[in-house]
Amino acid sequence: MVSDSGKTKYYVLMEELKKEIVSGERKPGDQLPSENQLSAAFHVSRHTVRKALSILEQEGFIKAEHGRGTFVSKRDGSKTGSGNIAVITTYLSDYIFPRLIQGIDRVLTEKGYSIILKNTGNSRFRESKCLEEILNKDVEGLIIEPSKSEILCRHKGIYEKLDFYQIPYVFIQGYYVQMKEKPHIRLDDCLGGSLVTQHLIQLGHKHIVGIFKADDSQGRDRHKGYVSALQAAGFCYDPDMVIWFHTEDRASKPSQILKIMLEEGQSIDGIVCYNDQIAFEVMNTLEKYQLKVPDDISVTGYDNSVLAENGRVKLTTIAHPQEQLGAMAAELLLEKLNGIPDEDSKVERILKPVLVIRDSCKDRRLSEIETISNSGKV
Amino acid sequence: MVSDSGKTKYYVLMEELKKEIVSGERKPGDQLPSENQLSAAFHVSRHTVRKALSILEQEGFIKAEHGRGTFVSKRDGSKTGSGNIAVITTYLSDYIFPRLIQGIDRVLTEKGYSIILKNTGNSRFRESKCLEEILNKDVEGLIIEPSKSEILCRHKGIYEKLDFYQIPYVFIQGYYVQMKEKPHIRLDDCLGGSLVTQHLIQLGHKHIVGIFKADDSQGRDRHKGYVSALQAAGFCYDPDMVIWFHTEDRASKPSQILKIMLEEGQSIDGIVCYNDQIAFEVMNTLEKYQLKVPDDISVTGYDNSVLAENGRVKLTTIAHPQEQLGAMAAELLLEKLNGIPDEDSKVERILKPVLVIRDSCKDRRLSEIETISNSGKV
DNA sequence: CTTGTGTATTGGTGCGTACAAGTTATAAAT
DNA sequence: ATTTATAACTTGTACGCACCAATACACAAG
Repeated sequence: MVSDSGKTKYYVLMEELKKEIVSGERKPGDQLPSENQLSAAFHVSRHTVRKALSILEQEGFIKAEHGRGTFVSKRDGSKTGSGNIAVITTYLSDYIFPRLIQGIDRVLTEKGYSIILKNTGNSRFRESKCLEEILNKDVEGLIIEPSKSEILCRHKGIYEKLDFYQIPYVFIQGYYVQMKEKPHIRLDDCLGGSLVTQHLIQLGHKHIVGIFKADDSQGRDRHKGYVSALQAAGFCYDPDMVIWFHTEDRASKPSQILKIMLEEGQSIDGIVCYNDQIAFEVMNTLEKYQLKVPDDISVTGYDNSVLAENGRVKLTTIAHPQEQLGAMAAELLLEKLNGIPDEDSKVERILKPVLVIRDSCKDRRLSEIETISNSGKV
Repeated sequence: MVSDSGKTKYYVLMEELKKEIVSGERKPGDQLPSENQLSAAFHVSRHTVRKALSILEQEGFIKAEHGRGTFVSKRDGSKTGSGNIAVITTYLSDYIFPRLIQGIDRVLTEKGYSIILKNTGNSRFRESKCLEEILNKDVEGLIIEPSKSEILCRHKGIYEKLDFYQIPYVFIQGYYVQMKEKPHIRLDDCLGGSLVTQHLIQLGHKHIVGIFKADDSQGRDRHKGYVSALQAAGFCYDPDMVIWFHTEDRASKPSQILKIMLEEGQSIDGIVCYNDQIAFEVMNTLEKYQLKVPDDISVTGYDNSVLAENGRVKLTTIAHPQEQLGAMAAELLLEKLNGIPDEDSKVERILKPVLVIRDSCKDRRLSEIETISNSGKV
């Protein structure tokens, strides 16, 4: 009989019971119906029931006791005390990752935890593999930077398992929209995008191009801020002034589209870039067209990386306090580990970005009074 | 029937088969008798055979394949491996650390290992604490960047403990002189120091200052190279032209001493720096004295960091293949984990540094022929 | 030579039965 | 009131049978 749903009977029963346990319908310590009762209820033989239960027992969801009954396992706060926290990032780049780890490490090391490092290469397949590995190890908590956070999260099952085992996890940078209610810490990218755009507007820029990443929540949010700043200033939002790129074409697409815009004679006096890396690529492209930054075109970055401070043109950018962000994530995780419920949490979840003004934007308000030239700090 | 030996039938059968596998009677890959054959041979029902086999399969001793048969697993059932490798670094800086981790991660993740990250803040007290923690965890191997490798290693006892527990470890970057014979992977810093100095000499520099770190083996080795290059060119080594600094005063001392030298009117036309960071600090100091790089004074770095490539003055420096260094360390550790003795090792232990010529050194051989100006690549 | 086809063999699923061996509540005996 | 025996549960072991699904192999057809 394979009628039920293409699966075997014991598998269907096993999944049903697992669902009831994970959902909380059956709480830890609860007694399951006896094998004979399940056998009658599901119209299967006792042997089939036993097969289903054996799988659940093997996976640790239930515990059968001879003569007494079968019970839902309780993952009580016995504190396995491995002292290991897994940190899953997208890339181990030298761009922002080190400072993030620094912050996490500073907080966790102090409390005697160790960090297990994993990276996904922004591939969700590898993320799911990482998570499975984590489940097999003795890990007390997770900090996860989601892969391509804008794309649907298909391996929700693994996060359910984390919930069941009461392994707390905290998202950083982005988050999956389906898991909005889960704890996450991020920069207010909407405000950040707004800040740089506002800055350019206040300096008298009229034609501001935006370059954003399409496949993560940061890109979307920075774009939102860009749009709202334009509209708040009375400008009309023009989608043709925005360049979207993806992880895969990040090295080529922004420059390509920008070249086309320049060659078409599009009038541009400012460019808001997704991050500092893009900003430097943009500046290299502009250089080829004999356009000087900031004299001909202003450029803003995002992240305040080492490049921004030390590059040929010192970049006006958004300070992205990665170290603090990592520390906050670690503190939030510590709260979870100590069983502090979300409502009593004292850890801030959203970081306010700060505008760092350097030399890559020029004041174009020639007609106005000079003395207010550098007071554009919001 | 509990006559056999007090145990259940399936348990007896399971133990018998397990014994045959562990003893080597049944080798990995061997096919077991079919369930029906076992059923007949042991005079038990097929159900009982299946129960016995299921336990062995769960424990990883055998693997059943639908339609083909049941086979002895290739990996023996011991499976001690936690799959954790600890990486202990000095700092989690965004300077060279990320690429190092990348290399280590690339090699180890492929083999199914996870990285536990620790940092010592270049403090030997914290290093010893780290090592003790590691001993309490389930770690299969270590990669260690020693703290202040030039100073006597007082906690040798901990390394002896590692030896006792047969936990292999590999040093990177530096090494403790008392443990020279232990496996370590590093850049040939002596050659590196020689290369930059040679480069400056070939470009006609006569008064070359050296700035080195005193408390690690890299600093000492780079200084050695600096001295040997000078002497090979017939210059006399002048200790007063060398600035030594320590971890604690790295931010201030090099600039301070340099200022004194400048104000005393010391004639300087080139500066060999311990690394890129120092080089940039030096350039900032020179700027205050209206000295231009490279026109007035040439400066070389070390490490080829992102700064070197993107800074205001593109830095002539030594390419420090951190990613490769990390990968090599990981491969050496894998050799140890697989029990390959040092004599059979195929992993290279010393990386050859490469000079990267950019814009921070000027050819001062005014009297010589111009056409050979940029052929100074050793 | 390749390709398909049938058959035997293998493990996988599912049902039925029976009894063994623990646990617990209850009733009877002390 | 305490102890003890018993009945009524529970899970665990063991056997039997029937059929399904994947694989391997021999053999015939193209």
